[in-house]
Amino acid sequence: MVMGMGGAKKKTKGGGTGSEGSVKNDLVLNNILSQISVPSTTKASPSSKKSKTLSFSPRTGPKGGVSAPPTRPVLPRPVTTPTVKVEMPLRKERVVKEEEEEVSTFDFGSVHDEDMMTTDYLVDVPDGLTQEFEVDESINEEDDKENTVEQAKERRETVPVEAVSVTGWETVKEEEFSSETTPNRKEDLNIDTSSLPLQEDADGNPFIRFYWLDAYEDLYRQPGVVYLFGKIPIQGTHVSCCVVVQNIERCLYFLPREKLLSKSGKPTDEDVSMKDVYVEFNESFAEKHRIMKFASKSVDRKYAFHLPDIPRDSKYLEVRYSARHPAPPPTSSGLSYSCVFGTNTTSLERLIIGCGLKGPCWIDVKLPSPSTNSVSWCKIECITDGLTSVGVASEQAPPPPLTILSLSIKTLINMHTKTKEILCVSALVHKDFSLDGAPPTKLFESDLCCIRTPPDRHMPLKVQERMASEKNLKLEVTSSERSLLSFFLARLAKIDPDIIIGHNLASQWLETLQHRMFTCKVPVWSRIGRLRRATMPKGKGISSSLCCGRLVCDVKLSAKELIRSRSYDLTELASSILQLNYQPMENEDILAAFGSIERVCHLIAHTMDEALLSLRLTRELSVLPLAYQITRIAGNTLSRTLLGGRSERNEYLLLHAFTQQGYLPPDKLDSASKHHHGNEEEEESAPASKRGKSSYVGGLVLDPKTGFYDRLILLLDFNSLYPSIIQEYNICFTTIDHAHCNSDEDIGLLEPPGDSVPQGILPSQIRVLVERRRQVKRLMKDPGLSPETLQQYDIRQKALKLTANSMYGCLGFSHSRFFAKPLAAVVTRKGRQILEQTRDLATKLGLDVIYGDTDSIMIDSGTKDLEVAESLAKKVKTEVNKLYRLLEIDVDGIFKCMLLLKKKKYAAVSIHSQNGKLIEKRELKGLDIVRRDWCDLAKRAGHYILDKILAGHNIDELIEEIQTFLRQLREDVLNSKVDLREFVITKGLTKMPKDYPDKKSLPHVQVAMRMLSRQQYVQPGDVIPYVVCLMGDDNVSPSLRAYHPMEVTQQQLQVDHKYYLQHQVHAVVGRLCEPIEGLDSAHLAEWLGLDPSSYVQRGGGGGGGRGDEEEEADVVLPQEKSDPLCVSCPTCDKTISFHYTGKKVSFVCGGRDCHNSLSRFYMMAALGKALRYYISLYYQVRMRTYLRVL
DNA sequence: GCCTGGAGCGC
DNA sequence: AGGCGCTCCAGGC
Repeated sequence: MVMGMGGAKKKTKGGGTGSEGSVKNDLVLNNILSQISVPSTTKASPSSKKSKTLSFSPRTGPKGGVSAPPTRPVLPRPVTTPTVKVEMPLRKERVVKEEEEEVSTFDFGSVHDEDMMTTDYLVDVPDGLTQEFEVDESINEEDDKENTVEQAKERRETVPVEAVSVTGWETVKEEEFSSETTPNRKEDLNIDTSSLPLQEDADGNPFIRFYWLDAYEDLYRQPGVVYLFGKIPIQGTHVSCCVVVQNIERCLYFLPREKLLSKSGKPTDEDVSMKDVYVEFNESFAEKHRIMKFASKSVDRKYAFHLPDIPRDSKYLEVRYSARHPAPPPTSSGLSYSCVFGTNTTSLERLIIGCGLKGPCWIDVKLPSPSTNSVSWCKIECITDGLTSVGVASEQAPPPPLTILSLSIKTLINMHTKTKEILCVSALVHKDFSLDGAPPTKLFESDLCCIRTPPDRHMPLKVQERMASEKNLKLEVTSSERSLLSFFLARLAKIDPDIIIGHNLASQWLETLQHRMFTCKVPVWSRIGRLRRATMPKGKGISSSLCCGRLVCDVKLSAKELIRSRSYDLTELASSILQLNYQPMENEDILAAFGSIERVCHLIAHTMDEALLSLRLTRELSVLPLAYQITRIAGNTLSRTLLGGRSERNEYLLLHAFTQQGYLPPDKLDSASKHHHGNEEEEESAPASKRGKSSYVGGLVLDPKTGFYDRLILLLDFNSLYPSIIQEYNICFTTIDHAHCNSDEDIGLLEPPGDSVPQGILPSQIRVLVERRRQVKRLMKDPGLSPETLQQYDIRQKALKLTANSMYGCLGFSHSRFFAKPLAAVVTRKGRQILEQTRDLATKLGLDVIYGDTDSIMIDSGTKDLEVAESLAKKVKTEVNKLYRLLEIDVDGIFKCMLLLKKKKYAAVSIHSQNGKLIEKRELKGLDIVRRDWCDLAKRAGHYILDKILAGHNIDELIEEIQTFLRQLREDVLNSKVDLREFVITKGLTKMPKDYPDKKSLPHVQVAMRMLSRQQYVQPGDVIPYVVCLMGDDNVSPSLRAYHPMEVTQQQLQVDHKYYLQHQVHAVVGRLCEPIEGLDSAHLAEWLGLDPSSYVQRGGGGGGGRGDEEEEADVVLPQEKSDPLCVSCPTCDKTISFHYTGKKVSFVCGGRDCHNSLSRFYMMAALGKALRYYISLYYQVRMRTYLRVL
């Protein structure tokens, strides 16, 4: 679809070919024009040609009473909307007049900018709307310019042939919109938002029902006030809504002492009554802080957490008073009470827990009153009082459609100030996104883009026309960063997105935006969120508050949580998830772009592409539906779920559960009270928070019987071991007395409760999660399900599983509010016992357990017969499962062959039948070749060799192939036939480079520091690529010779080939080949052209440097008295014995009708097994002798 | 040779 | 802003 941006001809209403394009574009324009429509205060559409031509007065705002019609037709037009006649003549007139398009393109920026300047003084005007109005005015003018006759002509002449890339947003646009009819434009309707859409309950009391999405509170400025943001249905559509819940009281719980203390602090004989507590609070604390009004009552509460000496059940004095007054210190006590709970519970938490809000849902707000002066940018706004006026709606309709906006920003370094300034902003918008429905068929419905002219540069002529004609994009060009930001904010405000999506949004771009809005003194910056604010939030965690009311979805953060990837930059994610090629633009490219129109267009298209990639990734990873499900399960806020962090989700799930059961949850301790908490002895929690050292024992890893196996290996593992253990043994805060458990010995003695103890809250919560998941999985079996529904279910079951599995981790997390090391330690101890039991049982069944890790065991079946192996696995499964009530082991797979190198390092080929066919799948765990810190060259070599080993070929053939391969590899490397990319090593940064104590020895830190000096963003968590190069002295540490691939290219550096052959290829290959006889380190080194003598395995020629080539040299073995090597033939099962003769033996089965030739691997494995047996026998004898001597 | 950081895996 | 267990590489002594 080649379509201009609303040429003059297309504007004529009845005019001939009113194609979709023109309709769409007109809508887009109208969209912009009607931006001025003001929420809540006015219904008028103040944008008008008239006001523009009449006056530039900034005061000519919505309140000026200038009510002019939109200049474009709106389709479709509902009856409810006042019908408006389109006034074209005015416009046309202007169009004709404005001929100097080239100049105007340039001029416009400055004019525009001046416009902005004139509004500067308006920054402090309370009603910030005037500014936007100005911005919008200029947009109007922009429209006009676009519609010159000249441009229209040019559009027809230009044929877009060049595509920026196959992934380009404009391609998607064409694909998805060419066949579409007019997009749904509900939001263009003029909605009357002057009154609240009230409903009445059974008693005739008014309430509003709205869907809450986000919440915000300002702890310091507005204690006791929570802003709820969401959407409300009104006149057939949904608009943004803000409910201000004010006067949320503090709620404290005082635990009365048994005996009153005297004033000197000594216990007396006097019993404490509730009245004593009341009086003490009233006379001391309330008096001191002039709390004139408070309510109190006696309540029953339970306690089961870390504080010692708190009764399980007790009466407390509940005291409520305004949050404007301070709370007592967390650890305070009085003469009549020993402690107080709830001192630092926030109003937001009180609201969420008190009202039982579990994630976004429909809520009813009783007795809402319209706000007198609006505090938010929402279309609808109201105020209500206290927790009692908010409740979850009894009927839960599906979530309303949401507006999502995918954002991409390009910056430029200002050479004078050395700071990054915003150059270009692009966004894609979808207005009908569903959190729990099918993913949208279209990726986006509209787009916007704004670019500014950098200082000392010129915007190429006709760039807007070019973008309009070729990419169907209405590009906004401004001359200053400030006007760009103003334009963007105005558009953002009009679109009013519920969710903003972007890559690196939370971790980088929002901060940049804030900084630039601040520096440029951009008015009404707070429109980036939904709360009207004068002062910008400070400090860290900007993202959560800057945009409050709009959810921030950072694709990078989400990807880190959901998938494992080499790195999480857009390039890598696009490639690994979407199979799309994307290359970032460097600073130099961006500045250089202003040399030609093509390059500017490319720059713009590139920015749009980034926005598209973020959008695609978000959809592909189901980020939003998954976050929604998790939030609904955990009962926290969606914005926090999107920011990542398992602990808080778990915290809210438990807060809901324990509070509902009448428990006082543990108070959140802040940093100040943490030090205060030093009741216990020196150690304890202090080292727990430190990295590195573990604070309790974890899972058991069985010693692997290493080697290559070409028989079937059984893999069995327990389903969700830790959640199951918590249920099986009823492990909970409420069932195990863990508060007095301070030392490791105490923990070691801790035991799960007996059967008589009722199920605790932790196990019951997990049970609920597991049962819900089982239900969902049952639903998924319905063959009639649509793929969309199936995917929704799948997301749901995934969320349930994730939540259940994260429960244990949070128990052991020292900063968690529900931290309970003793409980975590009991869980892992049970896990270790279970694994040992399982191993012992398998051994008793006569099976050979070769490995096991935490919740799994691997068994060498000793056969190649799949049926035999399967029945064996089943047998083990049945026997193990007899031992437990809930706990369940399952056959997770059968391996055709396996190379077991070390603990947590193995490769295997799994087989399973599918539709009657045997499917083979390779599984690699922990090997160097699955790690990101080895270069592709080494990994390629490793893969090749692993392929050959797993193929199970003849050993001689194997050696031959590997030798040839390595020699060739060496040739290629030395002759520079290997691509630079294959030399790139990547390592993650855990902190800022300057914070490393020994930066010199860490190559990636060295590179990162140079990146920083080039103004490139580097943050902890980023993955730094580097190549080791030759630089002068080879002896200097390789870490000092590490360079970013870009540096290598630009500075034409030479790769240190020897380093790669030696420290990368040889290291990787050597470890893989270690168990294979005939593939020792020295040989590999030789084939790689390295000095083999440095790789000779221990024991070699003891005499010294003599050549160690005596592999052929026969070792004299005692021929008589040696046992034969007994091997069972894998084919006929007959036992074959081989006696040592000193001569070569062919390993052929002598069985009747079986002349199976036994593979060398098989013999090696058998020999290894025999050797292990004899060695253990040897030590057993030694041990016995030793004991006898004692 | 032993020990300590750091990375990055497995579960 | 879940846990611990286990290789590996470098450096410093």
